[in-house]
Amino acid sequence: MAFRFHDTLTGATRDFEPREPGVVRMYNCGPTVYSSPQIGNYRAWTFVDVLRRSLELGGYDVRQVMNLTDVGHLTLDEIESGEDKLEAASRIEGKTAWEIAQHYIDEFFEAVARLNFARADEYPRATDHIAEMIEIVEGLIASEHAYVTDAGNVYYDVSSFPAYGHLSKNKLEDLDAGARVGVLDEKRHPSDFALWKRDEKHQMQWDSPWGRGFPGWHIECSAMSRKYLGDELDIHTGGEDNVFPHHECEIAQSEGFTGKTFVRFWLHNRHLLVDGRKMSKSGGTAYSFEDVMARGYSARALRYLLLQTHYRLPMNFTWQALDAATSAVASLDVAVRGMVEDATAAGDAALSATCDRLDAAFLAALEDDLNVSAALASVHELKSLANKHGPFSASDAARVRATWERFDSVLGLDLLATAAAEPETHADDAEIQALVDARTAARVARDWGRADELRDELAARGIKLEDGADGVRWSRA
RNA sequence: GGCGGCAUGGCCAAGUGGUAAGGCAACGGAUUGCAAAUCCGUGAUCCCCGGUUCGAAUCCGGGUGCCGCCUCCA
Repeated sequence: MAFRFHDTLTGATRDFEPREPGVVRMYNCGPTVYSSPQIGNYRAWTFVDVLRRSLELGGYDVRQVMNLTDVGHLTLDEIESGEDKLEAASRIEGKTAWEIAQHYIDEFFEAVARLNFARADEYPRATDHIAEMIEIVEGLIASEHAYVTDAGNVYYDVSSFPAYGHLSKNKLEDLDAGARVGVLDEKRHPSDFALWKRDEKHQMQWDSPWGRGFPGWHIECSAMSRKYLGDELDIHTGGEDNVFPHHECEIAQSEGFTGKTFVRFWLHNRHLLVDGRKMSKSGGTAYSFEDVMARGYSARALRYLLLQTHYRLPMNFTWQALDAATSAVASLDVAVRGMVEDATAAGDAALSATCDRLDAAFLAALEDDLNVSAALASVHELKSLANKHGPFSASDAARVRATWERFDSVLGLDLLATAAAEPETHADDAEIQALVDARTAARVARDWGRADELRDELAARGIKLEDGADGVRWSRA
């Protein structure tokens, strides 16, 4: 297998080789659980899911960890105000910070299931790993990468880590020049970032060598990735906004602590735009997963839409595009469901070679820095082939299904299962069936007026009819 | 102000030197009692200007527009 990925740190697209042959250790930035993620976040996680599934299709054993950040991000403003996002949500919603976190974690996993994301091996919560964070902070202090202030706060000394800024291509001088003024004289450099904040009034607080308080934002990822994947990761992902400061700080922490190269490949996805503009809460375009579902779209259509654009390109979300994705998924369902297998059918000599070619093209596209858009061309070519083909011999049908399975192992659209699934039952099924039968009777009697009237009536109830050679099939819109 | 990215037909979107994948929509045809689904067919010279080259959407220079990061954000 020959994957190539674009690495943010080196700025180059390089041949991918994990440290241990055949095994990929991957850490993904997950949700911060103080509010509902918007669909842009789901773009990031769809990318992660497709990446993980592609690596598995390519034969790798993937060890995947996605963090759940359930402590508030400790940022400059929050040091000043003493209130982080979780605390703010707690105040506004009238629940404890712990309740807020749990609520949004539950919501996240609901979406994970509906979007058919393969489950990571671990979803560690920051609040369960305070001891591991303290261990690293102590180590950083011992090695003089960090210092404790008179107030009992601990900061990372960025001047102690020459590579600080390499990931984001920032120069320390430029960062310092743009730094905000007026606060935090206790920091030695404006760019020093907090590892531990002493605060006995904070809802979430723990004992530490520096007094009761809570950890900084970046340290949990250094601690949890190390605990579950070791000191050296093959892949670390996140949205482009995480490049700085989050991942920049992680490198400083992890490498400052272990002295080893933290990550071999940094993969960052570009943001999702809405109608060509940045998503905005005030503009009403920061749609959540639930918002999209509430408009009647399927999670499968959203998944298809999110995965069809290359992850390193800005993607433009429009409702029209989601309509197109809905149609595209439906057409795949028709093709899979419509395959007819006939034991007496003659074998198609060319079929196997065609499937081999599509299989190879699909994987080759994914290997090329996860070019899903190009891979989809193979998927639709198989769709077209299946639609055009007459009855398949048993072995040909098996060959085509195997290709659908390979494709779907990455697409995650449950194509075969959806095609094979029995329709959901509803209370009025018998009633609908009676109307359908009545229409069939009218058609047999060549009473087209009555037949169309019944079809209109069914359509009004959301029923779509398809008159096929083997009878009428109906489905709910 | 510093750093970086993008601009391909109505919409979404591949394609980094050899004469533009794919999806959705639209239109014409086949099929259908009429539809639906499916099949066949139809459409772009790639933001603008200049340059390099036998040849550029692809390289270089200059514009225009949009997006991102510069301590909230996937």
